[in-house]
Amino acid sequence: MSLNEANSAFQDADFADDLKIGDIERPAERAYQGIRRAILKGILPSGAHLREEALAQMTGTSRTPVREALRRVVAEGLARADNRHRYVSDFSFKEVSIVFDIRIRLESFAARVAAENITDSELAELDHILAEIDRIENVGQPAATERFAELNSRFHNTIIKATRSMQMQTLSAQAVSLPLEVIKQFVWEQTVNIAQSNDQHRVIVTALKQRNPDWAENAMAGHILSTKPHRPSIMPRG
Amino acid sequence: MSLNEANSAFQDADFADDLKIGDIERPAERAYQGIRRAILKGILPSGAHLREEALAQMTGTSRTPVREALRRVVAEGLARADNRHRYVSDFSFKEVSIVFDIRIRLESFAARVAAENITDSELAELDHILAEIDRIENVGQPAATERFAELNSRFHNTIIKATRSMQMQTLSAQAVSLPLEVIKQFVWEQTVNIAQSNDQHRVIVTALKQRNPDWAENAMAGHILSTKPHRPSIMPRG
DNA sequence: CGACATGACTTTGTATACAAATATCGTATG
DNA sequence: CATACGATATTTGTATACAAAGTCATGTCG
Repeated sequence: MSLNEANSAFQDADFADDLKIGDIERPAERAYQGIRRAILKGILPSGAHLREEALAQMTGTSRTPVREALRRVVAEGLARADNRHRYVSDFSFKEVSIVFDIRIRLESFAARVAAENITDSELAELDHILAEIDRIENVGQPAATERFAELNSRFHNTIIKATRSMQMQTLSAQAVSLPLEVIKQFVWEQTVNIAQSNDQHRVIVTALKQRNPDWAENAMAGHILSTKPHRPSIMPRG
Repeated sequence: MSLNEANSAFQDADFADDLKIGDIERPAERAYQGIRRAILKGILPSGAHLREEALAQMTGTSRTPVREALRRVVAEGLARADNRHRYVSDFSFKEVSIVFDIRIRLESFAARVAAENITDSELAELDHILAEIDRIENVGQPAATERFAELNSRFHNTIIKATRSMQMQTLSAQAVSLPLEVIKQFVWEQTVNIAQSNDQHRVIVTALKQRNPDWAENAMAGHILSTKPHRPSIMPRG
């Protein structure tokens, strides 16, 4: 494999700046963010061998937090582990597509369970998020996309938490984190439609308010389905 | 919280013997198996604070492999993480039940994808596993249950691998590991029916051989559904 | 010329010392 | 008597030294 170029590529550059991790002080978080961003930015390309010492240097920490970060990154699906080593996952269209299909099943089930367990204060929180998303201006600008990504995450997480199941939260976090990151990076610039997305959010919240599990499940499935990339061409790294 | 008793409970006992980890030499694996078994055996009860130093002593390793093991245990859902600390998850009927519902959706989708991607050699492997399960004798004895658990895991993992998706494998591993462990511990003694289970396995394999995604999906869903505990009474812990 | 043994080098695994954060408990004070 | 404070102990976080395992290239022997 031609992985050596990939590794030598970050030996002499100022990555703390490029990866915007300069102000993160906790080494574990710093290492995690640094590795994650390096993968998503393509600095660490698919298949690249994740060497602990090199990553420690890259992120300005030691191997201990790097090892911890690597476990997170592997658990998220951004990298894969093999005997002793770890390698950057490939984000082929097929892989991203399948994770979306999993997410559709997982999160629509979460919406179903949430419909039976959500509290009034959580419903209020969802209303608040809807309003915040409506307030986003300069649609299309990076800042707006970033803001939407944050609120969108909160929306989905609030529903998942409303299932009152730790296991659901654990599993969903992993199924959701990868597509959200990959999408934010590759897909949204071209396809995200904030207004349409929030219309769907509103439908989901209405279903939840009526404590209607079937409707909530269906609405969530439709929502995620609409965000699933359906053309390989939009995956630059596929 | 009354967690102190739980922790003092393993300070003076010979756990290497009780947990059958005496012959595992790699510390990381030793720590992982020791912690996992201690949780499943109830030595570390739900809510117990997992202290690194105490676990290191318990498993006869140092904190480094323990920390690594704890990450695995948390990822599997056997424990939950909070700021800095980790605690044993609770295996309430509700939690176990929901993980089964997730598994139904995840693995039936895996069967669907597998039907379109499985190789002849994997189908042969599945046939081999079916035959091995048929050969199990002394049904009801612990050794037979243990053997079935192993072959059953291989069966399900072979299908998941046949999806040709790393992400599917990563996510499924986490959704499947917890129920399989908990079930082996609490449910199977009372409800497992090896012959019935293998009949269902055979149907799934037939569907896969015919490359029939709908059938494979449905058969897998039915199979897992049939193993899902439906009475709270069979959950001793909760 | 090829297969294989050998040894240097690379990479990960483990233990441990120390630092930082947090919890605990006793004491003083309003 | 309740509470706030502070010293002390506990627990986790980080860095690093060393061990073990694996890789790769080189050279020797068949």
